[in-house]
Amino acid sequence: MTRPGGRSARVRDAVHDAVVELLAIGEINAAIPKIAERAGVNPTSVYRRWGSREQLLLDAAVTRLRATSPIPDTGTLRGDLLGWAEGVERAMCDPRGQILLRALVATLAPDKQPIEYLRARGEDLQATLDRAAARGEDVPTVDDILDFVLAPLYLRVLFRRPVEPGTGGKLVERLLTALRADPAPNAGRGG
Amino acid sequence: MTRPGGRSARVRDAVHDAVVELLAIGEINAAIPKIAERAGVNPTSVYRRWGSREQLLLDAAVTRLRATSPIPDTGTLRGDLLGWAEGVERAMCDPRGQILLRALVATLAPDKQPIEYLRARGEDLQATLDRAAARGEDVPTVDDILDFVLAPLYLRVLFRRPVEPGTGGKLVERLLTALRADPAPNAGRGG
DNA sequence: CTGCAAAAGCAAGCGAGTTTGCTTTAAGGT
DNA sequence: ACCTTAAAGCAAACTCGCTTGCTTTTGCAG
Repeated sequence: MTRPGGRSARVRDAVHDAVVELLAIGEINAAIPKIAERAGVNPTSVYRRWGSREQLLLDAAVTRLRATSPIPDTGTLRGDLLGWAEGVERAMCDPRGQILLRALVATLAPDKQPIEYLRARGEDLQATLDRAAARGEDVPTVDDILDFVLAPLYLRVLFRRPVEPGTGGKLVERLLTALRADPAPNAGRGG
Repeated sequence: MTRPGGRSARVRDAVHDAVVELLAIGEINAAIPKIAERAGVNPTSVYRRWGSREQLLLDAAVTRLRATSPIPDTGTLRGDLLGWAEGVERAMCDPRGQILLRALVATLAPDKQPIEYLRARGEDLQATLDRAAARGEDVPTVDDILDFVLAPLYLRVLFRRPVEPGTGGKLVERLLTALRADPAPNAGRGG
């Protein structure tokens, strides 16, 4: 029987917190005994539950990143995308967000399936697009949004080009401009 | 006195090869003794020269990635960018290229300066743009190229959306289309 | 060809990270 | 309130990566 509540949940949260805190203060290479010590947990518990430092980092990153930057419902596609992009931008300005994204990329095995985080986010975006289309708006594809907005933001973060405030908004405006100029900018590459 | 040739060069290449081979077969976490063994080199030599596994990975990734996808000089901006994008796309289709990029991202410390690889590539792109401008062509900024072409390609690779053949070319065409619609799509964010 | 010194090789020792068998705690159902 | 057992804690042993002092090889210059 699995036992998700109570002490188990406390330990999981404490360890996740410790990972994020250590990453935030630059202790990128902190090993499991150090993480466990900060979490007030026995190292053996961490080894037994996660098995390796990589699995732990991946779990912490996915768990925490999933909780950031929801897509609002403002009544217009522009408003929805601007709100979302602002949230992503804010997360990427935070050192913790940066380091979690980096850890995520580092840990993703090349032969694994697409990361749950991006897949779920893609579904959220699709729902937003469906709402806009139902209102009669011209809508891009999810691929367009990822290409025009998310990819440039991630490139800046991962390769240390600092994200300036307003970047997300400008990228969204550019996407909408391109959409007006060419209603199907990403046609032919699937979605 | 530094001694770049002869045995030193052989050892460096052998170690780089070993790193790439191990990454390619999934041995992401191979430690220095294992890398050295595969390279036929004494572990001490690796420790003395590179100091740490991270430094070694970074060195191998930068060295190998720098050698890929040069920017041609075809006489037109479109031709130059298409040739370059095709090279990048080809490198990103290769599992070794993927894993090197991933290792690079994983190893870059968040407080370090921009990666030499991207900086040098930016200078190459700038030279290409200068040539085109001297011919009287309308040119985007380096930022535009990174946003429109490189970022989407990298996002696909890093998050396991397979890069379909022709993606690089389509991204370049989209950049040029956007450039026609708005001569300064990236204005206000520096270059 | 000879000499100097940079870089590689070798071997022993240290220490941190990891594993393992067992005990203790406490979640969740009866 | 009790019982079962999943999960955490503990301690000891072990593995393995890393460091260090020294020797050997070998570019490269004179």
